[in-house]
Amino acid sequence: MIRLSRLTDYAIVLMANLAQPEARSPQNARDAAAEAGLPVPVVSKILKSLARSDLLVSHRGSKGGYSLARPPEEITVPEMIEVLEGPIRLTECAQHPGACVQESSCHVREPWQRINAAVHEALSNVTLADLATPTTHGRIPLASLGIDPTGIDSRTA
Amino acid sequence: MIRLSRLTDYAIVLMANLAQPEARSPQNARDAAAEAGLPVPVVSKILKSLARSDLLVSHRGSKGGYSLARPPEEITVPEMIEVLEGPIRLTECAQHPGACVQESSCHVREPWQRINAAVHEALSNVTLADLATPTTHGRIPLASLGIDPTGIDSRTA
DNA sequence: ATTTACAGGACCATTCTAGTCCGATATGCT
DNA sequence: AGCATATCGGACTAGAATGGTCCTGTAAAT
Repeated sequence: MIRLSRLTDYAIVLMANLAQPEARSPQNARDAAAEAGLPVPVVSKILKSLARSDLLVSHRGSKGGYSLARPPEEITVPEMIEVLEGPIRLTECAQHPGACVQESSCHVREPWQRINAAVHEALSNVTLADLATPTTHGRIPLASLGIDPTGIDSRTA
Repeated sequence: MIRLSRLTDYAIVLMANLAQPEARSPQNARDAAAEAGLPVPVVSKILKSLARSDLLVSHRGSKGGYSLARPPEEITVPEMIEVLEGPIRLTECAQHPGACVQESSCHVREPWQRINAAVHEALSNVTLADLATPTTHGRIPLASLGIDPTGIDSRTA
């Protein structure tokens, strides 16, 4: 299925929790797991990856934990996805040029490159700050996606 | 990985080959496999799925084979993807409401719904006709994605 | 009647995913 | 100094998904 792995899904939830205004910082793996309702070892593993990719900063020792490396407005969705999934490419050939024998005779290759770029671009316009907006407000400016959420194209506005 | 399964990738290549102007119709599984450089059983399996989903029309018996059910302009990329992958949803909870225990406390759920819609929408604007354009021409109007392929936003034009 | 070709589904090997666990290291507190 | 708390890095495993094969049945053309 064209779907994020569950770990990636978790990662984004964890990041969003850390981005909540009322979250204390740094937050350790146990508290993060409790808040998200996930097993501690899994959360621990994910947070380690996020720290290694410089989206989180880790603090060891007692009273340690993790905190955001940057303000939520500067962390984008594809950045988080790529930590656990690698580059966002829908097709294999787009990632490893030469991997496909009939590259030269393939009619579809070049269009896919553009589609990949477009998807990436669309996701780039959503930041962690958009995701962390409390549900009570719930207004997310996804007009920034370049696509009118209502499905009606009103880009003249 | 956030990536199409290989079968889906094949499916789109096969569809694009069928959409070539010089392709004869109907084309049987063996010829399609030869043209794409893929094993016959795999191609056969994929073509069956595409026919079951009404993207292809099948003709049995000798001189039989598959042909496009509609003109290439009317077949979109997400239609083809969904044949083999199911609905395009990046997150699990978006597909099965209630599957996630902490739905109510999740800050991220509603934004994801919109992101999914946006990705779907972006892909919908690419048709099989765009993919089937011979590489010698290679000009694909992906401005229709709502995103400037050059990366510079020039939507005033 | 015979040949061609799709229809449908069972089946298997391999890979990937999700999740656990361990020893090592760094930090804060008493 | 010594101890408790946390992260760091990686090995490991059960289970699921994926990619691919094969077989029996049925429809159409010659």
